[in-house]
Amino acid sequence: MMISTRGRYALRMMLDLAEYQGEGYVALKDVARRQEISKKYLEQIIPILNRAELLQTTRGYQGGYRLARKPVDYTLGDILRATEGSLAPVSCLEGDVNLCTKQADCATLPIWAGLDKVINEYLDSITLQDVLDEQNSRRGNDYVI
Amino acid sequence: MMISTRGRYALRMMLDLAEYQGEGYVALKDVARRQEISKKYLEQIIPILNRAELLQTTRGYQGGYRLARKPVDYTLGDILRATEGSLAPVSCLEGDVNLCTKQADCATLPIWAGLDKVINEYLDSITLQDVLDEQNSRRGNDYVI
DNA sequence: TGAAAACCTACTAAACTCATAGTATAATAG
DNA sequence: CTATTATACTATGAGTTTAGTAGGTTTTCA
Repeated sequence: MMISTRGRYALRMMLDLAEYQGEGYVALKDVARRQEISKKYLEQIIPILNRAELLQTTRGYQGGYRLARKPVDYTLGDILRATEGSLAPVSCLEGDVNLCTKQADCATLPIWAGLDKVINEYLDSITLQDVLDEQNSRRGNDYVI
Repeated sequence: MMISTRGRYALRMMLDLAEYQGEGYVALKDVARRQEISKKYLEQIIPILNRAELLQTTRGYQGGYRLARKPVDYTLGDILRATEGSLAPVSCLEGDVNLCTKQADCATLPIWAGLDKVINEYLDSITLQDVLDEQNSRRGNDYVI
C-alpha cells in the first residue's frame, strides 16, 4: 500500500522546479543535487511527467526543465496518478482493463471503490502551491514583508 | 499503491467466516472452495490473523476457524492493518522503525501523514457487519421477515 | 568545435508476490 | 488404538516489480 519512490521523487522534483524556476529552465543536475536523488534515476521519471504534459523542456546549453503550468494548477493527484500509473487500490478498478466476472455481486468492490475515492479526493484537494506555502511558512518566511 | 491479495483474501475469508459460522467452526477447505482461493495460500494468511487475535481455532475432527468477536466489532482497518503489515503510504510513517533525518523540514511528510489518516479513517469507518448487511440487501434478503 | 544539457535503452541486484509441496501435530470417532 | 479430519509449520520457487546503474546519442549554443 506504498507510494513508490518514483511517485515521491516526482513530487519532490516538481516542488523543486516550482521553487527554483525564476525565468529560465532548471537543470536536472541541480535538482538531483538539492534533493539528493540520483540524476540518472530522475532522468527515467522525467519522460513519464513529459508524456503527461506536466513539464516544459529545452535541451542543450542552459537547457533544463520548468513547470508547464502554475503550481496552483497541479494537484498532487495529477502528479501521482501519472507516475504511479494509477492510485487504485485493486486492479479491478483500473479502467476496463481488468474485468472481473464477479463484479456484479462482489461484496468487497464497493469498499475498494470507496477507498479509491477518498484517496483521490484527498490528493486532488492539495495543489503544489499549497505545499510550497506550507513549506515557506515552516521556514519562517511568513513574516517576510 | 495496491492492497495485496493477502489483505483482500483475508477480508474475504473473514466475511465468509462471518456468514457461515452457525454454532461451530468453519473448515478452511470450505472457505477455500466457496471463495475460490487456494487453501494452501489461505493457510499462510491465517497465522497473521491469529497473531492479531482475530480468530478462534480448533484442530482435528470438525475443527476449523471462527471469528473471535462479533462482525460489528471488526473494522476493515483492523483486518487490513494486520495483513498488510501497515497501511502507511510511505515507510517514514511506520512507527519509529524508519527514522528519517530530514523529518523536521520535510515538505512532503505532512502530505503522507494526511493521506495515511484518510485511508485509516475510511477503513475504520466500515465494520464487517456493514459489509454483510450490504451484501444481504444486494441479494434481496432485505425483504425477509 | 566543444561543452552542457536532455534523451534513450539496456542491464541488474534485491525484494516482494503469490503461490505449491511436504511434513508434523492435534482432536475426535469408532 | 488407530484411522480420519483438520490445522500448523517450514521450505521452495517462478514471476514481477522496484530502485537503481551504466553508457551512449542527440540537441543547443557560445
